[in-house]
Amino acid sequence: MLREHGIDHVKVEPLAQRLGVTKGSFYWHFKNRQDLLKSLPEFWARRQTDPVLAHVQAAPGGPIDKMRSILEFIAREDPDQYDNAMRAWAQFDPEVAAAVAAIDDRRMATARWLFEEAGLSAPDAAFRARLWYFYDVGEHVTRDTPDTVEERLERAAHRLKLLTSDLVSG
Amino acid sequence: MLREHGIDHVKVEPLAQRLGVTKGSFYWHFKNRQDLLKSLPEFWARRQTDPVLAHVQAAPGGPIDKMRSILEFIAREDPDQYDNAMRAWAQFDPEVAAAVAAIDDRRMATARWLFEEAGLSAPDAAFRARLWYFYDVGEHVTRDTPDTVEERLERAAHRLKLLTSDLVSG
DNA sequence: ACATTACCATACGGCTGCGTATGGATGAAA
DNA sequence: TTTCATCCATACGCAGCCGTATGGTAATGT
Repeated sequence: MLREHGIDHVKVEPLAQRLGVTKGSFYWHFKNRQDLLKSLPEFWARRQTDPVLAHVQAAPGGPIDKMRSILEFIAREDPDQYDNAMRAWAQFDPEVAAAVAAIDDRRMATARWLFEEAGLSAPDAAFRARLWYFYDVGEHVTRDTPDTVEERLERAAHRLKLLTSDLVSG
Repeated sequence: MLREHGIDHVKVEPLAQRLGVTKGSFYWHFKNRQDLLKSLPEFWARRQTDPVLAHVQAAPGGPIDKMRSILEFIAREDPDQYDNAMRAWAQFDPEVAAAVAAIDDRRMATARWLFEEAGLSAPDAAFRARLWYFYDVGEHVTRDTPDTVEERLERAAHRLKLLTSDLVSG
């Protein structure tokens, strides 16, 4: 419901109907609607960003290799499912905005770290990380992601080259 | 209402109350709620992107100068007001998504044109334009825009340098 | 066999919002 | 002055959704 129609359509009666139960059941598992909504951001974080950040830590090689690895990892994944819905929600709920901002920070900190490892100064790395990460966000939010894995990989290669060609290992 | 709470809170009765009138008045000016919603995308386009694209056409100098001009124009503006709400809406409404995509296309086509003018091949310019434009989108949607004009101008300069340093006029 | 726990259905009251029907009120035109 | 168009208020029926109260069923422990 969140992904397909937005947070305002996460309602208990339609939800119960979609699950083939009644809302009497819902109120057994959750205190109320708000209680359900509060559980969503954490669910999202564990499912959507923890795996990626774990992957980059485990990737072999130098920072550029790690970048390539993370890009290919993302390119092979199915296009985003939750990020857009969470961002849409975050626009109108400060608490959710904070949760999303925390995720953005974690992701961008990783990118920052990689660019510093690649030899950039702290401020330069910070900006380059923004450029790096915002490309992801932009592609998702404008739904400009190519449909085939091949095209996504090609774009990833292009992106890596453009963002690292002036660095030592690039 | 759209900006502050999202499209699902654009309801006729709360809206009428906020305006100090009754809904009897609303149904004089609009056929129904859907009729109001349909008018919003066009309102947004005229107000939010037409001025920027007109500005870049009128800017003097070469493509790099035009880029600098547009960045400074945006930096001096107040941070975005409608884009985020429209994108949040577009996530869940195909018609709105099409309208937003059309705006994205117009903006990105302008960027593409500038990079081609600066000497890039069509595919290179297309990618560079994405990198350019998605930075905007990312900054908006993550609410990472600095509060002061000075900081925004500084970031703009940094961004221009990074995205054009390998071009002839850069 | 009985009681307890876990899980779900039914039924209710209340609120909010949509759309329509109808009735003013005001100003311009004839 | 009468008529008509414009703009807004009032009042109604209807539907969707929330949260609670209450009852039912199946499994489990004693």
